[in-house]
Order: sequence, then C-alpha cells, then structure tokens
Amino acid sequence: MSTVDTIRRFNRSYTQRIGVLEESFLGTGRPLGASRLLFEVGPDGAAVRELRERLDLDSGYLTRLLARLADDGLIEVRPDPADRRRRTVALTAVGQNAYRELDDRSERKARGLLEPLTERQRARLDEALGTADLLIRAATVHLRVVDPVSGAATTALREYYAELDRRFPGGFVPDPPDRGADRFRAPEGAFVVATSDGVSVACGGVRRIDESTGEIKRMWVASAWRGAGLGARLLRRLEDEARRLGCARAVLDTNRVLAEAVAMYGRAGYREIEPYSQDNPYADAFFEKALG
Amino acid sequence: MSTVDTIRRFNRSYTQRIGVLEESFLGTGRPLGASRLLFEVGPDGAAVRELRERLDLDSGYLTRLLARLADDGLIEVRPDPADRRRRTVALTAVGQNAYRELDDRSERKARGLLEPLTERQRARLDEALGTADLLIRAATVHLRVVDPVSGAATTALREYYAELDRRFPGGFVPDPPDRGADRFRAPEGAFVVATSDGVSVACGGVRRIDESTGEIKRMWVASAWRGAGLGARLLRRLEDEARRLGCARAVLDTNRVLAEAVAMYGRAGYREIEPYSQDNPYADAFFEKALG
DNA sequence: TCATATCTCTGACTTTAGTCAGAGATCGCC
DNA sequence: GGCGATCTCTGACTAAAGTCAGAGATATGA
Repeated sequence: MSTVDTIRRFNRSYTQRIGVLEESFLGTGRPLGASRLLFEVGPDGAAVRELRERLDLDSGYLTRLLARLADDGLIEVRPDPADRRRRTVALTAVGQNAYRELDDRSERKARGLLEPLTERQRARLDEALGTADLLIRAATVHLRVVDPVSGAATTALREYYAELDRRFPGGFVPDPPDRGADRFRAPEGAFVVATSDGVSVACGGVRRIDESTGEIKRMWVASAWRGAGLGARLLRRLEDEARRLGCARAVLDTNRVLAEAVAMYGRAGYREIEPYSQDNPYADAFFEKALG
Repeated sequence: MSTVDTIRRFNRSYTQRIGVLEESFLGTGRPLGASRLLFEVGPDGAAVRELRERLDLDSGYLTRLLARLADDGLIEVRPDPADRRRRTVALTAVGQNAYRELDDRSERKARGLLEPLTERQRARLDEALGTADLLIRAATVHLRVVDPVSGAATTALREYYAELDRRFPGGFVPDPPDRGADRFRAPEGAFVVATSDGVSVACGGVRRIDESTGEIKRMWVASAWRGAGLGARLLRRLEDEARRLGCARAVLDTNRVLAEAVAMYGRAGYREIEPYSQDNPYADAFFEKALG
C-alpha cells in the first residue's frame, strides 16, 4: 500500500471517528460557523481581516456572523486605532466562558477517544500523531524568496543568531543586520524564508562569490521543526536559486558544533573541502557540491 | 504535552491542511452532500439502508439526495429482489465516471501533500499514519455481549478456527459451531464480540466452570488488528463478565504456538499453572489470574 | 487635495442541509 | 389473512451557509 493510500485510508477513519473539534462545536446552541468563529477569535482576540483569511469567509458573511456573536454579548468589535478601516475582535467575559466551554468539550472528546487505550497504546498514538503532525506541517510549509531585510527575514535571522550564540562555546556576535544584505538580493543572490501560518520557521541565503560559485549562508531551521526534511528542502531550493544565478557549484561553511547540519550536508551530496575563505571566524568546516 | 494535547494539535493541523476527501468533493458542480453520497455508493453499489446508517442521514433527506443523483443520470435505484421494501443503489456508466473523478481528485490531493517530502519522510509519515489509524480504529471498536450462535459470533469464530488450522502443525478441527454454546450464555457465561464498521474483528467467551472460577476461551483478534491493545481490552472485558458471574478467579488454556497470545496473558497479570483440565487436546499451556 | 485603494458593512438574494409527521408498500409471523 | 413491524417516499417546513453588488468610511501616494 502506497503512502497515498495510507493517507486516504487514514483520512477516512479520521473523519468518521474524530471530529474532535467539529463535533464539540455542535450542540452549544450556536451554529457550527459561529462556534468555529468564536474559537478562532480565541482568548487573545483577533483582527477581522485575519479571521476572514484564516476561515476563508466572504466579508459580508463574516460581518453578519460577528454581528450575531456581538448581539449575544460574546464579543466586542472595535476599530483598530492604528488604521480605523480595520476592526479588531475581542471576547467579552461571557465570550471567554463560551470559549472555555468549547475548549473543554474538545478536550473531553479527545479524552473519550483515548479512554479505551492502555498507557502503552496512548504513548504510541501520541508519538505517531506527533510525527504525522510535524511532517504534515513541514510538507505544507511555504518557501519563498524575500528581501533580506524584510520582516520575515530579520525575525528568522534573529532567532538563528540567538541559537548560534547559545551553541557556540564562545558565543556569537552577528554582523549588523543589513551588513552585506545586498549580496543576498537579485541579481547577486537570493534569500529564502519558510513560513507556516505566517511564522518564519526556516531561512537561508545564497550569494555568488565568483563566476560560477554560489555560497550558501545563514541556513537555519527552527528547533521544533527539525527532523522533517525541512532543511534538505530549503537547501534544494537554495541550490535552485544558485543555478538560476548561473552557478555550477555551491559551497558553504559551518561549524562542527552544529553536528546535525554537518550530517545533513553530507546526505545532500556535499563533500568536505579545504577552506575557501577566511572571512567567517566561526567556520571550521567547508563543503562543496557540483550543481548538475 | 499530554496525548490529549497532541490529538488536539494534530486535529488542528489536520483539518486546516488536509481535507483530502472533503475538499476533493467540492468544485464538482454538485453539493458536498451529493458527492459524499455518490462516493459512498461506490463502484459496487450499496443498499439505501446501509447508506443511511453509514452517513447518518434522515431517510427523507436521503431519498431526495438519491432522487437528485438519479435525475442527473448518475445512479439507478431499484428494489432489492429479496425484500421489495428495501432498495439498492448502483452507479450508471456516467456515475462510474463521476466516481472516478472524485477518486482521482482525492488521490491528486494526497499526492500534492506528499510532493515536498523526501522518500525518507514519506516513509515516516506512512508509518506514523498507519499506526495512528490502527490505534484510532482500535480505540473506537465497539465491544458487546452477543448470543454465542448469533451471526457476529459465528463469523468471528469461523475466522478464529481457520487461523488455528493454519497455525497448528497438525491443523485444527473445531467442535460443531453450537456445541457447548449454551455455556457462553447467561447465566453461565457470556460471549463478547468486537466490531468495527459492522465487521467482527475480535471475540472471546467466558464460562463458569465451578463456584468461583471462570474459564476464558475462544479469544481471537483479527490479524490486521493486532498490536493495538485490542486483545488486552477484550480480556479485561471478559474478566468483568466473569466477575459479574460471581467468579473470583479466571483461568484459560492456550497453545505455545500462539506466542503473542501467551505474551499478552503474561502482561495482563496471568501466571502459568498446572493443567486444570484434559478437555482441550490442543492446549499445552494453562494460566490463572485472581480477579480483584 | 484628489484620485485610488483598502476595509468593512448592508441589502437582497440562492443554495444546501436538515427536520418532522405521516402515507404507502411490503414483509414476517401468528 | 390479518397485524404489527420495517422500509422508503412525500409534503411542508426551518435554519444555516454562502454569494454578489455596491455603499460608506478611511488610508495612501502622487
């Protein structure tokens, strides 16, 4: 049975047996759509715009749903002070209760499902769903080329540098954010960010360092997202960008402390070479790969 | 993070990202309900009764959905010759095409999801979803006491005997089906069958053999369902039934060829004892457990 | 400051989904 | 051959979900 079949089979069992959220949205005296919306607003509130995108609703329809929840005293809709065309939604005290009720129902439903399983089986299910969740999320991550000083790029890089600082024995002091940023911009290079639900979860850049060589730098995958092939996918994408820049070879440097990265480069077809530059004081391992 | 949280988190990723079936039912020019129904009828056709139960639809509503599909020339509804109150549904040639289109869409959707993953990640996802599927199905299996000569019991026992016949070196010749069946009926005993989607997937019986001892017999779990704790769950249920019969002790016999069963009895708190009977020529291992 | 774009809201719809009571045909059983 | 049970269908509904065009308020950039 192929993986496609497994997915489809799983999908069938799943939708038939667990409507963990969906079903717990029923029987609250409110239609499904309204409950779903209430849940999506969540305890911290949300912007109308955001809700429309997340739930993919018609703007007129959403307005009416919100009006209904507001009439019931569950939410308050008010203009965003920063841009008064926009509106933001917040739960009232009553709304917080209704939210908690939905949350409880969904939790009870999940508990009910687990109830017949032994501790051992629960642990297995936990692990299997955790793995599936990670892989499904990773598979639906969106990779795109962004400007190296854009918000998405800088938030990703900030996390990257913070991690290097934690992991390198002597810490890590990054260059000022926009130093050399031009090199990661067309036509000299490219910077790629991977986002999931609007959050940056991986990044990396490539820049041409001579006629036919692209250097890959600043590659990072958020720790919660490791082990799902995201690094390899990002690397492939950066190699594609290097090819587009006319490079026949990719090089990169790293530090052996980052053992999982070194292993990944090996799997991706990179082989170790002599240092090709002294520019990076933190580098102690250098790799190259021919781009076919 | 607890398993409940994992389920809920997974559910969120899942419903957001994969509507493998659901979404592929949209955009066919037919409402979701009609597509779902068409898919449920399937290439081999189905009984109206069955459809109503599987999809949990109001009979009036279902009649109308079927009438619509019939008007579109996708299905034919005709009386069941065996019982002319019932009706059966079959796809026409046009309906077969529409079915295939739904099937293709769902397959393409699943393929699209897998596309960004490497072979290695796909294999992991496959395994994770397979495990989750098994455990979720097992958790939602329905255990119930049935008459030992009912259809559910006899189909289960037939499979059980067939398996013994395959696995015992000298084969296995069962007693005639209803021989001793009375013993597995109240007030002397009980027979439990586990069903999933109406199919028997496990069974077992208990009967009182003296004042305070219940003997557990004919325990079987379908091979596709092993490794999901179903055996342990069935055993617990049979012990409950034994307690209800007033037993303070459970005994059982088995054959060492059935190694996984022997291991499971050990985990469930059974300890090996001397033979308590010579009745079963196939038995070479005997166990007991105090029922607290 | 004026044209243009963005965001939300309103009005006027249609379609889908679902419910309920009861009619009519057919079966199994005494 | 009559009675109750079973199965499907019809009529008459309601509620929910979704669509579309355009109005009105507010921001933005030339």
